Amino acid sequence: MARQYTLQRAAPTGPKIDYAAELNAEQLAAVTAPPGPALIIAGAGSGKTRTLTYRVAYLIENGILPHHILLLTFTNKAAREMLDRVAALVPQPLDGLWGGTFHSIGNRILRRHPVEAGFAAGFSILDREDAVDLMDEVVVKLELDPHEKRTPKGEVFADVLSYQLNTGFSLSDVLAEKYPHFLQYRDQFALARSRYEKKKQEANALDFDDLLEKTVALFRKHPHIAEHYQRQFQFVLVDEYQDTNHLQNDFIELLSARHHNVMVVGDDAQSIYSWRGADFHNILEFPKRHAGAQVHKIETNYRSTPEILAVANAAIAPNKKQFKKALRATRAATDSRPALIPLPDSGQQAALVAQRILELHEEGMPLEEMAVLYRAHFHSMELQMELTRRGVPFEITSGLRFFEQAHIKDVSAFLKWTVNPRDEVAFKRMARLLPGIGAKSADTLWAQVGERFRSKTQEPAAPAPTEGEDPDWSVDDEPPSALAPADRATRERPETIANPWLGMPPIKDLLAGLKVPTKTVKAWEQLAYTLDELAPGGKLAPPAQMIGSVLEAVYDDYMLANFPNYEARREDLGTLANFAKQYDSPQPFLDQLALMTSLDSDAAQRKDDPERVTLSSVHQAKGLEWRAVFVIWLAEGKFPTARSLDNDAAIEEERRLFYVAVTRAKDELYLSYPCVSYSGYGDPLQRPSRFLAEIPRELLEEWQVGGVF
DNA sequence: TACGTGGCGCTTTTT
DNA sequence: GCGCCACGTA
Repeated sequence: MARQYTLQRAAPTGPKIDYAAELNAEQLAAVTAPPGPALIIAGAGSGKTRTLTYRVAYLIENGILPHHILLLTFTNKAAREMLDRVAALVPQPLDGLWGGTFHSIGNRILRRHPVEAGFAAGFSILDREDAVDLMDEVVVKLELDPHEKRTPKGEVFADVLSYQLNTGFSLSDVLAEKYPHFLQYRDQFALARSRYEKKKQEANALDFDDLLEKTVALFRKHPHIAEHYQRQFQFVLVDEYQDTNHLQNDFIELLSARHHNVMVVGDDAQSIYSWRGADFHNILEFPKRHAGAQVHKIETNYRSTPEILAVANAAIAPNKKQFKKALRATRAATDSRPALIPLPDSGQQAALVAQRILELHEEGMPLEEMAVLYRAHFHSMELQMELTRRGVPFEITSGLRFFEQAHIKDVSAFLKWTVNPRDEVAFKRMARLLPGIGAKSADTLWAQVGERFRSKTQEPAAPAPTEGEDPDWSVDDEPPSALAPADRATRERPETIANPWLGMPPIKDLLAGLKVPTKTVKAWEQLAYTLDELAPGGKLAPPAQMIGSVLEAVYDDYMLANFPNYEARREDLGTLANFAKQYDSPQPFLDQLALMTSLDSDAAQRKDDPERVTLSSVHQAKGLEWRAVFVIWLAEGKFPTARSLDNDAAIEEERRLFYVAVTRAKDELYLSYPCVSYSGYGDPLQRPSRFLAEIPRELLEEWQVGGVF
C-alpha cells in the first residue's frame, strides 16, 4: 500500500540563507535537524520563534514544497508573526503553506469534508458564548430540581464537558477536580453531553472543541481522508507544545502519522495552562512516545541580564517535574541585582511602582518598555488609580475582546442565521433584540420557523451522515507534483459555499404571519424584510453590505434605544463593516470572526496615542518582553493564588508562572509585596510569597522603603 | 417582559 | 467592597 515518493530539490532561487552565521550552534542544530520526530526545548528568550521560522525556511530551501508543511500555533498572532517572518526569509511565495491555529486548521479541513464529518456544508461556528447559550437550552430541559439551592448552569456544563473532551479524563474525575460540589449531577452531565451534541447537529453548528475533535473523528472514520492529509503534511511543526492538551496532541499525532516528521517546540518550564486542559506531560514524554526522537535544547538567552537570569534559574529550580536546564546569559554582567521590595501596605506598593515608573521614564526609558505583571487582574485596581492620579498613561491587556462585545455579536447573528438558517443560537439572539420578545417567545418562534423551513426544503436540511466512503473522493492518487503545487484537495473538493436559500421561497414569506406579541408585529415585519435584503433573490449578499442593511434597518435604532455609549458601538460596527469588505461572501467572513480575537485596527489607533505602560496578567505576558518589569502582589494567597496552596501540582504551575513573569525582564526587575492590605476582602495580613524565599538572598537587592505617606 | 432588590462569592484565557 | 445573578413584582 505504502507509496514510495522521492523528494526533489527545487532549483535554488534567490540568495541562500547563511544559517551558520545567523544562528547560534544550538539553534543551528535544531534548524538543520534531519527528518524524524524532534523535540526542541527552547528556554525563555532563547530565540524559539527564530528557530521555528528558520526551520521552515530551511525546509523550503531544501526543496520541500510549502504545501507539504503544516505549522500549528495556539494564537492567530503567533501564526501571523511566524508566517510573516518566514516570508521575509525565503524568496518563493508561501501560498500553499498550511499555517495557523489548531482551530483554523481543523476548520479548514472540516469545511472540505463537512458531510463526512457528520455535518452539512455551511455549518456555523459557535464561540464560547454561543456554546453556553445552546447549552442553556439543554440545561432548561434537564429540569434540575428547583428546590436545590444551587444547580449547575449552562456555563458549568459547557466548562466541564469541554474540559473532559480536551483532557480525555472521565466525567467523575473532571467533576471531582473542578466542581466536587456538583458530583451528584454526574448523570445529568452525561445526559447533557448527548443532548448538546444533538442540538449542535440540528443547528449544523460546531463549537471550538468540535473543530479539533470532529477532525480527529473524521480521520478515524475515513482513513482515506486521513491518509490524504497525512501524505500531504510531510513536515509538521508545532509551537508552544508545552501547552497542548490531549485532544490537540491527538490532532498532531494523526496529522504526522505517516511521515513522522514532527518537530515540536516548547518550554516545559513555561507550561501555565493546565487549568484549561494543557498537559505538559505531552512535552515531558514526547521522547518516550517517539522512539528515536531527537532532543535539542536551546538554552542561550539573549534577553535578560545575567543577574535576572540567575533569579529566574533559582525561581524554577524547586520544581521537580521538568527537563533540567539552565539559561545561560549572553549579555554582560551589570552592577545591579533585581530588587526585592516589601511594602507596608498595598497603597504604598502602588505608589512605589508609579513613582519608579516615572523615575525610569525621566532617565530616558520609554513607557512602552515597562510593564507591571500580576497574578490576577484585580491585583491591578489600586495601581490603576495611582497611575491615573499621577497622570501615567497605561494600557491593560484584559477585558472584552472586540468580537465578543454584544453589539458585534448581535449584528453577526443576522449574518449567521442567513448563512445557516438552522442556527438556533443565531436566530434566538436576533429575535430577542425585538421589543416584546424574550427567551420564551424566541423559543416559540424558533419552533415555528424551524417547522416551516423543514417543510419547504425537499430534503431534510441535515443530510444524514453518510455511511461508507464517498466514491468521488479518491485521494489514493499520485502525490502533488512539483509542477502543479496547487493544493489538489482544494481543486477537487473546494470548500462548499453553501447557499441555503437557493430554490427556497423568499425569507420574508418564511417569516410572514407567525404569531408574535402585538407590540412586536411591526418589528417582526421589519425583520423579515431586512433578512430578505441579506439574501435578495435567494443569493447571499457580500458581508459588508449585509452589515449595512442590518444597521440601517434595525440595529442602529436598537443601539440608540439600548446603549448609553451608542457612538462608540456605532463606530465599532463601522470598523467591522470595513473589515468585512475584504470578503465577497459571508461564510469566510464569519469564520474569521469566530476564530479571531481582535482586529488590528487598534494598532493603527494607538499610533497617535502617547506611549503607555503595560499592565498585564502574567498569562497574557507570555512571549513578550520589556526593559523593566514589576511583579506585584508576591504574597502567599495572591501569587501563588490561594487555591493552589494545598496542591503540589498546582504550586508547581504557579511557580512556572512566576518563572514566566521573571523572564519577561530585559534590564530591570522589581519584585514587590505588601505586608498589609486594607483593600478587598479577607485577611488583611499578607505573608511574602514562598517563591521569594526560594531565591537565594544574595541574588536580590532588598529595598527598604520609607518616606512620608 | 422589564425592572428593582437582596445574597453570594470572588484566578488565569485561546479558539 | 462590589458586581452579578436569582428571584420577586408590575
